[in-house]
Amino acid sequence: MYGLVDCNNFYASCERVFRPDLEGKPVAVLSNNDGCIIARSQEVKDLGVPMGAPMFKWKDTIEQQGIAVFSANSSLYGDLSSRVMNVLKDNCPTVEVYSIDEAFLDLSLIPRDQLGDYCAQLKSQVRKWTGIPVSIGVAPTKTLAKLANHIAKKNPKANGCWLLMGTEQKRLSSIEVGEVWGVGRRLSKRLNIAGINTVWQLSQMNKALARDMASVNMERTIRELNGEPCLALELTQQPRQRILVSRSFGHDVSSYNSLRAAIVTYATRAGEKLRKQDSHTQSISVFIHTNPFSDSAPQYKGSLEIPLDHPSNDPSVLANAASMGLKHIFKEGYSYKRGGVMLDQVLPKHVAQLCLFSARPEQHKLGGVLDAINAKMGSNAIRFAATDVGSEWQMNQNRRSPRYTTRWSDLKVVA
DNA sequence: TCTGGGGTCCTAGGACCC
DNA sequence: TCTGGGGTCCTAGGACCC
Repeated sequence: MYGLVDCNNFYASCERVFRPDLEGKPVAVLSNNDGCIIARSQEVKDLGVPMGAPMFKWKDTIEQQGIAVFSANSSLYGDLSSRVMNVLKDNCPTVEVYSIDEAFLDLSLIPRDQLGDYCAQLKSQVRKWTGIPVSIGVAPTKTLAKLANHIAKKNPKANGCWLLMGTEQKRLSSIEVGEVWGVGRRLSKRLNIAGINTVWQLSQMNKALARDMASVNMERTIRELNGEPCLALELTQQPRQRILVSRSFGHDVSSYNSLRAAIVTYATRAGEKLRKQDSHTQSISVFIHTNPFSDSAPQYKGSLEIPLDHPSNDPSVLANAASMGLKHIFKEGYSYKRGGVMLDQVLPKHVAQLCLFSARPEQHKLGGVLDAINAKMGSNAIRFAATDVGSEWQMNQNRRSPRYTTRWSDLKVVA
């Protein structure tokens, strides 16, 4: 049996942990630049505010309803996430951390008649030790466990836990097919056209037809809905094959030097991610574009991939390559709104295709030294001078809560 | 008139997830 | 005025190899 533990309205719940006065009140969390609403407490969902809603379109509702709005505080969410995961790992030997707010558990060792108590106890321990409310779904496959979790959240009688076997025709007939893990907006539409509207109908669909219609994934989904496990727990974290760092700018940027400051910052951040997973990259791509939402301003998108002679994770190599790429795609006279870098050919450090025509470069220690200093003195304590140019590109974050758990200066004071 | 039978690698595009 | 930021996997088609 698999369990899926999912934190309820995770970011909104994190904000409440140190602000218990917000319990029972509407809470929303914004994306970078305070642009969109990306997390909503139940009260906000009940008000009809959709996921991803642009903030400026909902200003009136926010004011009228007294919604507490926060800028994204990723250090807080990351820290509370690892606390939740640690409680799960204390209780269960086999845990797959699936995302910042979800984990699959292997519950095959728990006797069937004790599963209910086990989940209820786990749920209350997570709440008590971390302040985060969770829901737990249990089922013979991961796909069903996801669905069970959905029921645990929606059904008031569930008490936050639900067990699902996949044979419950009546219940599965009452859930829309789009709720199934792996069935997104497009597939839902196509399935609806084919007359498949509910989870139960999908579970009864012909597997070969499904494979034809979509891909082998949909066949797996159907098998999983019927209780046949096709997806195992993934217990070791695979290194990323692609690393992307991109941001919308706080304000439009038109000067080359400011743009370069942003791009070099992103390249540096990408390098940190690369070194953290002990990888290097064979190329770095740079892209910039203007604001696609603007009707009046002229539009431009530019991108370029810079191959490296040797795979590298050296910050100066990455920064130089990124600047060089930017120089080629930059065009005077546009207002840029967003830029980023992408490392597309990421390899483990011991795998390297060397260049026939040049010697293998010396391994520099710069990256490691930078990482060590920034770990000790605070991120960005040491950085490239080129990144200190201009400030238009810096992110707007006007409503961020304190980093209660990761900064001495932000510790909550009890008077 | 008739034209084999295997393969691999790469890329773009589409779909999904959080 | 103001619209997020990451990721993965699959398939088809083109190009190449013997």
